[in-house]
Amino acid sequence: MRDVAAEAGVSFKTVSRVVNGEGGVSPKLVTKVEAAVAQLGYRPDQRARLLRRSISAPTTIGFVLVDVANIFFSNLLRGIEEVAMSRQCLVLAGSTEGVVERERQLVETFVERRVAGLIVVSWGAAADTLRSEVMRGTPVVFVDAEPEIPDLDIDVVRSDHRAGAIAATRHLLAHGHTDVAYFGDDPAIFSARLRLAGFRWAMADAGLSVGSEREVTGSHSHQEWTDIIDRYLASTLLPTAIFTAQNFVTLGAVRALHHRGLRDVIAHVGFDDIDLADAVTPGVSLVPQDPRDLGRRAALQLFRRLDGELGPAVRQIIASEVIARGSGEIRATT
Amino acid sequence: MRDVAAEAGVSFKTVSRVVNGEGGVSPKLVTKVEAAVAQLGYRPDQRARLLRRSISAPTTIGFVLVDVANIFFSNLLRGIEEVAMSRQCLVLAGSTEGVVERERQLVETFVERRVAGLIVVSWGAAADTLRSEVMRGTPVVFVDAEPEIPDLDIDVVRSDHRAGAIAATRHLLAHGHTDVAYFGDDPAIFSARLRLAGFRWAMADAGLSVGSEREVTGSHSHQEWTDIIDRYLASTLLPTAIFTAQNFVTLGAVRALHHRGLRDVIAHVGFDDIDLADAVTPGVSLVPQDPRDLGRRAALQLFRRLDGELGPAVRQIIASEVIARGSGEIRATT
DNA sequence: CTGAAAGCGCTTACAG
DNA sequence: CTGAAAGCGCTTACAG
Repeated sequence: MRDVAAEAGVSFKTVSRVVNGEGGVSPKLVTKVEAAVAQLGYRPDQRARLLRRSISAPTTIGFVLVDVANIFFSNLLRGIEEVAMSRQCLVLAGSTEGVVERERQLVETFVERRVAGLIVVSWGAAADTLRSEVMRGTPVVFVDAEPEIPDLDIDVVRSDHRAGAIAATRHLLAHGHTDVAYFGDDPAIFSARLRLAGFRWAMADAGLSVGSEREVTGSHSHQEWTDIIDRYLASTLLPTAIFTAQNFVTLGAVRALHHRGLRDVIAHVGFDDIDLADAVTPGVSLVPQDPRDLGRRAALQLFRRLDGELGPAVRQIIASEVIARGSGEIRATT
Repeated sequence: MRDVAAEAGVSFKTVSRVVNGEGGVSPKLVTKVEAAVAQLGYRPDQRARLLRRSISAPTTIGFVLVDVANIFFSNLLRGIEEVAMSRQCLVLAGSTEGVVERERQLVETFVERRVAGLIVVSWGAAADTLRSEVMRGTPVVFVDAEPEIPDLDIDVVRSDHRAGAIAATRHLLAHGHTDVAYFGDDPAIFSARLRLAGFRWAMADAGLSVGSEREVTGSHSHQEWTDIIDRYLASTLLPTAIFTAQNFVTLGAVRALHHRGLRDVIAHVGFDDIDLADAVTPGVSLVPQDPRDLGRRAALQLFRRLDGELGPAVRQIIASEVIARGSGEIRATT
């Protein structure tokens, strides 16, 4: 800015005025300054600018997610970005990779950058930091997961994991199955816990008991899930139906069922959408989520708070139903 | 910081020392300050900190991409993030959605935030801004695309789009096909242009001519591609093989081939990996890319420059071969 | 071991 | 219409 002022032969205050289009500057000087700006390739330093500015429109929001490479989270990010962009706001995103400690680190890093607001797929690991930030007035929205944090009431946007799992399980029961196996993420994960709970509830509600060998959980890539389910299907006493509670698990199951030649034998319903669900044979029946929409909703809620909306925390729990495509409608063979 | 100093009853310089772990502070004061920090939930403002700091480790890099919701770009981002994280660096990412003008906007916004470096999937739209930034010493790496910008020599990391397309086309030719249709992204896109060029070259090299009705291009979602290819397959004079030059196009083609009952009739090779490529029947033969690896390479190259490495621009052009899974090995029926 | 001064690049009041 | 001063929240020299 100093250089530009020197180049244009004016005080740097005048440069500031031109750059900000404040007016009250003679056209002659404006031209001069603009020429200098262009020549030196000058771009104002937003950090310094925001440092001094008292009230400023939000310029950056932070998004803590688990893994951008997972299509669920990348669509969540896309939805958030879409809303943020329309408000001239950037999104700082960071993956925790499921490492609980990284959630706290990322939240702290974002806070130190003075993001205007935070959207977090939280395990509750950043509870203390989030609490002090919320006290200070930084809005926070939880998305996908809804950790219980004492003394902290936070807006949340998520799918109704439990109801979705119940719908999926009942869909299988309705087709005559009584021996259903569950494959899902580590129950330490909020959404996975609720989906497992939904599965158990629906089975119990139908008067069916579920052996522990019918619940396989853990956090794995879809390649790993392919192997795990493939081995499971090689064992004796096969279930007549399976419920896979997450997109990676569903991908693994489709591969394994195809590999074992059981795709027309064992019924299968998944949670989360996958590409080509309608192109494989049979089509994969599943309970879809719309992550992009969830992201949009979370961001809109965040901006509402940034715009000054007060009031108690808002919970948006989005329900979803089974889309029947074939795999979930295979009847039990008795 | 002022409040913390008051709370602890020391000068704010002492607080600064404690927060930065500079040492040379009596244990008694350290304890006091730490208590005050904890009580007030104080977090240093990185923006102010970086403003004053003369030499500082890179803290943020910017990544301009086309669409995070596309699995190719989200994996690119993941690879970049992985490397950035290991250097305590955050990634600001923004989607252009294919709008050329947004590339310039995003680059400028990032520059104004004083990102340490930039990784760009560029159309060349931000040429002027990039040039002045590079002059100023901000390292830039192009990934996936390699626009020609006069007077600007920039590091690039990308797949060998042309060679991959040639390999895919020849794979089909080797199975007896002479009538191959091409479906791909808008040739205004760098990678799409090179893939189309590769297809044409391979056909011409084999002495085959390609009618204009055998080249279908445009930027569409995979739902749209499904419809486009589905309609194409309903017309007369079907090709005996198709080459789909991008992941969305490949997804659309698989759906359309299945829908039309032509999946065992028309040979198909794609560019880019897709989920379930090995689970559909027949498996989808394709030329994979490893976007996460491309992202890692781009970020490593950027950090090398940030670490002070000089020298001419480095071009990493990654080759790839056809993975045969069935769809590409269907022989031409004469 | 601790503090008062100057400055990072800008903006927000105040004068002229 | 233009500029000299003070300050945003911090750090980097310099004193005591």
